[in-house]
Amino acid sequence: MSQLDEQAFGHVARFFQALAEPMRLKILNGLRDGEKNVSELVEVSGGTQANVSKHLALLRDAKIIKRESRGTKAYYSIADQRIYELCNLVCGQIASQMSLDAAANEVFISALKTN
Amino acid sequence: MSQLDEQAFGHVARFFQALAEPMRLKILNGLRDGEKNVSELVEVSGGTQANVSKHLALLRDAKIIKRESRGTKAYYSIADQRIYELCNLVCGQIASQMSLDAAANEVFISALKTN
DNA sequence: TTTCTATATAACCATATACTCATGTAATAT
DNA sequence: ATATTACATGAGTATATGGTTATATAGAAA
Repeated sequence: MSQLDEQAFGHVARFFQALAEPMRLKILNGLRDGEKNVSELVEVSGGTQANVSKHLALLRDAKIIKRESRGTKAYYSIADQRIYELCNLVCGQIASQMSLDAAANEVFISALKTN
Repeated sequence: MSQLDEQAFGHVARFFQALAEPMRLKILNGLRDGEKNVSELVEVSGGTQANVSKHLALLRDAKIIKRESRGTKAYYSIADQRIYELCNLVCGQIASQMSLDAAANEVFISALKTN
């Protein structure tokens, strides 16, 4: 396996790693409808300010979100819309894996999609 | 945020987590062209037998691969083809993020796709 | 300047993860 | 029955990760 491949697997793994955390998914979910500042994200995610800031830094490192500072606030937004394609793919998969009856399944899927 | 959402984020996170490891990506890459037994996967991944077995167990838990035992060997294969859609999405993203010139970029992408 | 508000970051701790080595187990072959 | 081959798993260890609390920094307001 080439050196290039090795590197590539590392990159891809780090990318998935950034999405492998419930709180970060919550934050990304909060950004579905556009930019939010940190305080707003703290609200919707239910996390602490310090913790949310850390996750935001990590997501930014992974180039998944971008930051724009305006006045004393920091506005974050999605840098790559493909995130949601990814999540939707995974959500479909998860939903189909869960042994829910059809009704519950529908609730589940719509809960994921309408946020 | 509903209880259902909380659960959902957890599920999705665990799914991404399974993909957030270079060795596991290597293994999945090794399964692109069909089933392989553990020894073959040890070969193509370059890992130790114990370690590969553990990653296989984890991937199986995540329902990403399935196992079929034949004789004394264990054959693994992809349980959900969407994995590769995911990886391709991410690879495209990674490639476009890397500051490579066009030529190098092409090499990079084809290296990812042709394995 | 001082103060307040918004955000980032350091220090620290607990848990999770990935790896290695050694050993267990199961099917086959001798 | 014993040995061999193929795989799984437990124990132990090092590092990574996620969380908390306390503090630093930066801009706006008084």
